[in-house]
Amino acid sequence: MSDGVLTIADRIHNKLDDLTRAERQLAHSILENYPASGLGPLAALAKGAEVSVPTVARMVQKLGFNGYPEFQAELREELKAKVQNPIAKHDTWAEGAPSGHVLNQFTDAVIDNIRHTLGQIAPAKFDEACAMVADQTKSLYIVGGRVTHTLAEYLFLHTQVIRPRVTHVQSTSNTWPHYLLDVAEGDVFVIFDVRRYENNTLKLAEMAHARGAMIILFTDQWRSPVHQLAHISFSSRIVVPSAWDSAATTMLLVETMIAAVQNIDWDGTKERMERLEEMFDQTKLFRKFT
Amino acid sequence: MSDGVLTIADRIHNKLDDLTRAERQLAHSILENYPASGLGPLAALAKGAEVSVPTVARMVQKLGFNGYPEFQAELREELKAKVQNPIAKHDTWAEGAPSGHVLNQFTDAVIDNIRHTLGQIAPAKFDEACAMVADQTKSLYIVGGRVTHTLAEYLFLHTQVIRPRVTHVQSTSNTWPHYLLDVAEGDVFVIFDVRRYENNTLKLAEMAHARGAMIILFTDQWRSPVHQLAHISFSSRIVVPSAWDSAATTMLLVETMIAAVQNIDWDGTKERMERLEEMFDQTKLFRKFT
DNA sequence: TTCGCCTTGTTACAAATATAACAGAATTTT
DNA sequence: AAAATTCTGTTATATTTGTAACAAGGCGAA
Repeated sequence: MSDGVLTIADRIHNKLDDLTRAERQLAHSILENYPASGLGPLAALAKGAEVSVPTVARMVQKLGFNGYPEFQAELREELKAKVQNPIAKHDTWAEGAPSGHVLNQFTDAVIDNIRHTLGQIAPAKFDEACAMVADQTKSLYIVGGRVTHTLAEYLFLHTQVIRPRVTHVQSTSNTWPHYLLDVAEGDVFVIFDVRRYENNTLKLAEMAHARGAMIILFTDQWRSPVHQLAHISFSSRIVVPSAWDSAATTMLLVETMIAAVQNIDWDGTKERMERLEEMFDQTKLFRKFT
Repeated sequence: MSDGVLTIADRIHNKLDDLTRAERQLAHSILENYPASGLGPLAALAKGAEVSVPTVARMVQKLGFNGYPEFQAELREELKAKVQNPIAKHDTWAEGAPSGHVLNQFTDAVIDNIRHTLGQIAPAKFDEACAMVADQTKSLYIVGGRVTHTLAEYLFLHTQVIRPRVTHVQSTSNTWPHYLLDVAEGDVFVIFDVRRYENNTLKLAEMAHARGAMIILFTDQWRSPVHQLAHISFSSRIVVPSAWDSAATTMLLVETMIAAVQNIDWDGTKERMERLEEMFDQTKLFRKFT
């Protein structure tokens, strides 16, 4: 909506009385399935409305555009703005912060990333991945790289509570080959690999793959080379106004996965959590109150 | 939608592996603001994706269309169908997921958390905290707990690139008192403490405070007891439909802080990053391309 | 009924847009 | 390390698409 807040549909409505018979016919045709019809070629629009080509051209000028292409361009802008989620719209997040403040810029970017990422995930694949992670008949290996090991660690920390036979492998350490000794056919690897993709991680993935392990990959929009070996891949958008990439979206996916996995065998999870609590009580690690 | 049930976005996704570098770049650009960008002229799309005009033409053919106009026509059909079908409304994040799916529930909760959290942060305080973290005349200590050490680690990893004199202290380890030996008046502590608040972390904070250090605290909405000692506190909302709390919002804050801090002395940051790159090159840790 | 104006459509032209052919660059294979 | 293949971009051509000019048709007023 380049000028003002009026959509083109609004403008057509306002002008409706000033239009001639053929033009009105056209106007209704445009509004009929808005905005799709207006985005096609002029001739098609004319034909659809059963008016002549110049009628379209003239009406577009009456609406204040310099030509049909300009009209289309604004329609596209409108569409773009519309598709972008209402939440991402310029609510300023931190009240009182100038909208150019890092807090706002960054948050906008992350919300945007989340939206794009979630839009590309097939729920069925996600469920399948969760089932694999929950499968206690197989061993589970979690692999992170230089930066992503924090995410891997986070997933490890929680899956460890949920189920036995979980191992955290750091591909940056050169001790990782030891961990692969016990890998059996059908074991599950959750691998994190985002830019800059690490050679170690790829090698590890190849070995795991060669031994018949199943790979679930968390990567970015450009996709780590590991994805060719992976059974299931999830790619997050990670671009933010910073010299580094954002891990927030991937973190969200990981947390969601944890939530889903804990529910698959909730009784078992609950029982394990209670036992863990008991042990915590004995170590007096946590405060009892507040 | 016109043939079969596959949207063009789906088709692009399926083909993604068969595409070349430039084509993949283009594909992402199309999905970026879909479908608006695909409805403009071919040249504009090419320019937006920073590829050449024929690359677009070729990819469109790979997707199985007889030409760009045909591709556009189908996009419009899709749009038409989508607008007519109220169920296709954009309130569901992961399209095709029943709205009760974990992916949607969890994401909704996190977005909500972000809104609440950001709404309560005073930008001035945030800037002040960033300045403290950036101040290279003081030593910086980063402290995490059992779960939050992943966040602490993440912050550490990046601040370490930005500036010297950064230390990561794990309060869960019993070696932490050693780290406090060198603490001087005015040194800065960034402490993470969320439910369940840890005794170790509180003790550590007390000692740091006694030595005249400044404390920046990342906690949750109920606030860790450390906040009474803290110079600046940030409380995140962390409730999600899961047995555990969410770290995603706090992660967002941490990343924003990293972005802000790197800008305070950008020249210095850049220089350090370049040196790091050189060292990476020598270790061949990362893949050179893609 | 006839004149004049407004509206609409047909035709012709100009501009833009998409496709095809080619050549250089990059990547992979031998 | 060289050759072959694949990929990518530049240039040129053909087609489509939009616009302008013009002519025919319709409608109201005298």
